[in-house]
Amino acid sequence: MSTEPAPRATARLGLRERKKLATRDAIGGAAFHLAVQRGLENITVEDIAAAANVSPRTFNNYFSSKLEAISALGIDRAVRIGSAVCERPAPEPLWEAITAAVLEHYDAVQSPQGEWKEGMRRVLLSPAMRGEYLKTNAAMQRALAAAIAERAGLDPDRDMLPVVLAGAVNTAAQAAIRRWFSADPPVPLRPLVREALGQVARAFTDAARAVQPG
Amino acid sequence: MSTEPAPRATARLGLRERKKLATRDAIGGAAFHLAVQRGLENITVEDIAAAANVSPRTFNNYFSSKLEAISALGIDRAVRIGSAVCERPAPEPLWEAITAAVLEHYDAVQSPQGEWKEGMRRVLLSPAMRGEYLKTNAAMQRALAAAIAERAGLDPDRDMLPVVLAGAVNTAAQAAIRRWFSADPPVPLRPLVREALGQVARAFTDAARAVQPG
DNA sequence: CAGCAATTTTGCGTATTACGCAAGAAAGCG
DNA sequence: CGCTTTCTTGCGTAATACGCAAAATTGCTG
Repeated sequence: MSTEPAPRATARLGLRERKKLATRDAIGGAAFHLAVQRGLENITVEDIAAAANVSPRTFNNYFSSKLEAISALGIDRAVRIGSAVCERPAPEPLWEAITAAVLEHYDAVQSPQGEWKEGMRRVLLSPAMRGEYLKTNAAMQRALAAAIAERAGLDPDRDMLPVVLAGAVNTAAQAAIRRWFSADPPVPLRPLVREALGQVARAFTDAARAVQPG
Repeated sequence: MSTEPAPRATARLGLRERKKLATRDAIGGAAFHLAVQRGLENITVEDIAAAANVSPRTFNNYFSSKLEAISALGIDRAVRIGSAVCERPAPEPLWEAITAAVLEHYDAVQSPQGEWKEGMRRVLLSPAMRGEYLKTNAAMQRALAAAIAERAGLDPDRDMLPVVLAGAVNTAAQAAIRRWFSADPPVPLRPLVREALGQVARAFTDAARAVQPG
């Protein structure tokens, strides 16, 4: 354990830890790639390990299951979205910052089309992945809540606003993704996310009314 | 498939289906009981099957994993909470109906104390259970959202209000449960839930403000 | 740069698991 | 009572998760 204040990014990590991060990425990437390509049922831990150039045993040092490995990239991105909110310019209003941070991180996902997108859908929305998928959502929600709390200077244990807001954003993102997956003909993801966030924002107004008895 | 309008409760089901429900309950109950008593690591599918008087193979006809079986009761309760909201007196305001329905269903959980409660905590909050635990939450959220949509006469696909509201309620419930588990000395659950719901309601007012750019 | 301590990778062994398949038991219908 | 449908069970198998200890690798220190 170094006594340093733990830098944000991958900067200034011992070679050891950087390599470890790299292997994690390699395994996660291979897992996701293979799963999308061949389907969940047609890959084994052995396959993934081979594709990532590690032994099967090492695979299980990093992930405790095939499904966990597949969602590793998603988890990482979820965490990044959180810090993205923090790193938005300070004067920017909270909701704008959130919107921008979220939109930013879903731009990369616009490209997958046709066969690849269908593969993603089959993997991510498969019943077997549901547990891990929800973990990813939860990770994003936590990261968002932490970021919001920090930005708004609130105590996450006292004030429910961060968690509630994060939950709503997450809900919006999920709705957008669902729509994107089932859009026929295909449409770009970004506008769907923007639209969903807008709907959630409007829903808050109604919710505030619904919650007030008077 | 009968052509009847599918009655709500267990009433008027063929003996076959009632028995199936009973076995499901038996297995789920045994699984939960054993898990809380002995700990997740110290029970096998075989143990659970034995405790429920079925063969191990039958176990897997009902549940695809030990963890799924353990959370079966929770899932069932989640669904019941949903219908409880629907069955509240129609003139009751939405938020009151939700509060009442949720409180009602957590009354039974007040009793566990000491060793048993600690067992529950270890099982439910264990990393291994996290996926299934989130599934349970998701089930409750879906049930709530459906109920809210029905009660408010909204289309769940168009209007985000139901899902957002349901998510917030779920968040509140989870917060309450977490606090209940870690309360020392122990406190009853019900007030915690009520308090958390109140906090969420207040958070909505703030959220509505935070979301409005003007 | 050589050697040493810490960490990571790997192979092996094993208990467990999930599920296809087909035979046997039970339920419900006429 | 006999027939059909559905559920239960046993068997076999591929896959998995993880403890353990040996081997390889890393990074520091003299």
